[in-house]
Amino acid sequence: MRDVAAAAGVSLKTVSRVVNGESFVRPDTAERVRDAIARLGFQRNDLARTLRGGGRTRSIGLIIEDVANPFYSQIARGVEDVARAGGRLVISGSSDEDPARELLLIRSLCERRVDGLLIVPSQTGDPRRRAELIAGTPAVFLDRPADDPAADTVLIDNLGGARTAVDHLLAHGHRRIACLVDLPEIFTARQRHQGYLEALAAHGVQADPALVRTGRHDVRGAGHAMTELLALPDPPTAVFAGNNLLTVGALRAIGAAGTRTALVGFDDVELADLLATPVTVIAHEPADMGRQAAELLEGRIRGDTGPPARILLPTRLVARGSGEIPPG
Amino acid sequence: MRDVAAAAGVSLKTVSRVVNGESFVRPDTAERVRDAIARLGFQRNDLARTLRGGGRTRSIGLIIEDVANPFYSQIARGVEDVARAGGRLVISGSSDEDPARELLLIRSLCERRVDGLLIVPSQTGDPRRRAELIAGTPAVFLDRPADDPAADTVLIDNLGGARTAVDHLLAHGHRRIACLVDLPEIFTARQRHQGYLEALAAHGVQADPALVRTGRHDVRGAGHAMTELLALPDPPTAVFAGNNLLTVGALRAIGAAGTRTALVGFDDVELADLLATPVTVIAHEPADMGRQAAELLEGRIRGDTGPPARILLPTRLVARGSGEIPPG
DNA sequence: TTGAAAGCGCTAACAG
DNA sequence: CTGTTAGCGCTTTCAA
Repeated sequence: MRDVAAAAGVSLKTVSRVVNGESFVRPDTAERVRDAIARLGFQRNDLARTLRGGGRTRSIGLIIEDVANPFYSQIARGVEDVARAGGRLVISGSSDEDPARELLLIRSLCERRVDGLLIVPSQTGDPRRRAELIAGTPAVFLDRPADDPAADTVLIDNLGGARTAVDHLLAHGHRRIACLVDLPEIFTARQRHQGYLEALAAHGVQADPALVRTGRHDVRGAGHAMTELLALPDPPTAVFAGNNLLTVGALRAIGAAGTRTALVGFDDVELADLLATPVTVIAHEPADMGRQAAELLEGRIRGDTGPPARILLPTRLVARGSGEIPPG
Repeated sequence: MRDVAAAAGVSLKTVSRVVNGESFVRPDTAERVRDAIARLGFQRNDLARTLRGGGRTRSIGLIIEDVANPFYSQIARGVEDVARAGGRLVISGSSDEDPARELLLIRSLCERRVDGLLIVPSQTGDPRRRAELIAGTPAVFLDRPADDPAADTVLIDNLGGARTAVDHLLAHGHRRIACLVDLPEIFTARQRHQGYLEALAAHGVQADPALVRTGRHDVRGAGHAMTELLALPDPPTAVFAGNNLLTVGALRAIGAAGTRTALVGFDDVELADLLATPVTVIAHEPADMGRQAAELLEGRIRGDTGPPARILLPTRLVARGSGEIPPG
């Protein structure tokens, strides 16, 4: 910028005025400055700008489990849309459910002075350490609650969704219903597991612990678990799969075993409608979760000082076939 | 930092030393400083640090078409893995194939002084404007070439993949093979279309223009096109779908029409193996493309000054069923 | 309408 | 081992 000023024969401040489109610059002066800018290929340094302005970096941080998981990438898209409208960029990072990695990301993002943080909190770490790092930066939690009751949070109705799924299977006559869920540390997994148990209890069906497989975190793990379940002496006639990855794993195992096992999955999955037996799911809108969280954050960044928001997003059962298969 | 220095009764520079883990600080002094840091909740300001150091922001920009499209989100994951290893964060943005949006993103990212740029270039804008903005920032192009022959580029073997797909259908006896491709401005779409034509020509099959539908950019558009094709007086017995979204659209239309139309799709899609008729695809590794591009960029950032790299990633045909359906 | 000076928060270079 | 000084590139404040 100094060079531009020299080239245009004006002061630093005048260049600054032109670059920022402030008024009170004579058109011909402005023209000369713009020429110099073009000639020198000058680009304003946003770091210096933000530093001096004491202002915003016009960026937000997004910490999710895995950018490549469609559930999270849809969230990311919703977040981006809102951030864009607010003139902000999104710096996203995958925590891979590793608390150390999460803390590292939070620290990096805060040190970069992002205007705010959107976090799907990993749940195996120490919540206080996280809270300490975040201190001062507006933050909204998605998909899972933070420990902090004062934090804005956007969740899905996990309990209700899971109950609906299992109710549906019970209504179709199933009594031996398996349950595949993620790591027990993860809030959504616990909620969905609980929803499963509650639905059974509400129908007076005795839960069989042998039919529950927790701690399945990927497609392969879910596949193995499902294969084992199907090999039981008294196998389940139906299964509730606790998320998109587990649904895929369960479907593969059922396909390989060649059984007519009913299935309802939590999260919608691409092509679910085109499978040999189209997949019944508990659907919801991840992009909407991202949008709502980002909007909440936007408000906080702008200085909103209302009470903590806690949004619960609805789910809906989409019956496509796999959930309507009758028992054996 | 000033406050920390005051609280600890030391100079600014000493605090800086402790924060940055430099040596030559007496343990008890360091301890006092660390106490003050913890008490005051101090966090180093990375903007100031980078500004003064004249150094890197330890971030890279990633511009793709849509974060939520699995093809791109897998790329993003590959990029992130390499960036992480290099201690960098990824700022990603969706251009939505809009050149204005792309330029805006490039400008924002350069003004923020990202260390480098990874770009899937939209192809409807002016390449010179893009080049001007990028000037000075290392950049690598993915999936599509930039106009610039001096630019590092990582591409998939679109031509070869498309030819393989159509060869496969021809080998199974098809002669009326439809072709669904994206907007003709897009490099990959043109290449895949050309591969289709070349395969037909190589087998001495006369191409029927009525069977080619270009300019399909989403699932719905592909669905409509496919429905029209199937309604022709002399419909195709097979179709080559030019990308993941078009494959999904075509599958939906074929499913709705209830025909036994053969299909080979470019890009692999989740659950393709579990469809009523499992989907034969031209598969490749998007994450690997992201990784390779990020590694190239990492090299440039570190000062690599070799000749421009141009990497062509292989594809492979995964025969699962839909590509092996014989003609009607 | 323009410019000079001060300073954002930090680190590099050089003293002590 | 610790402190002082200068300055990264910009904007803010005040003066001309």
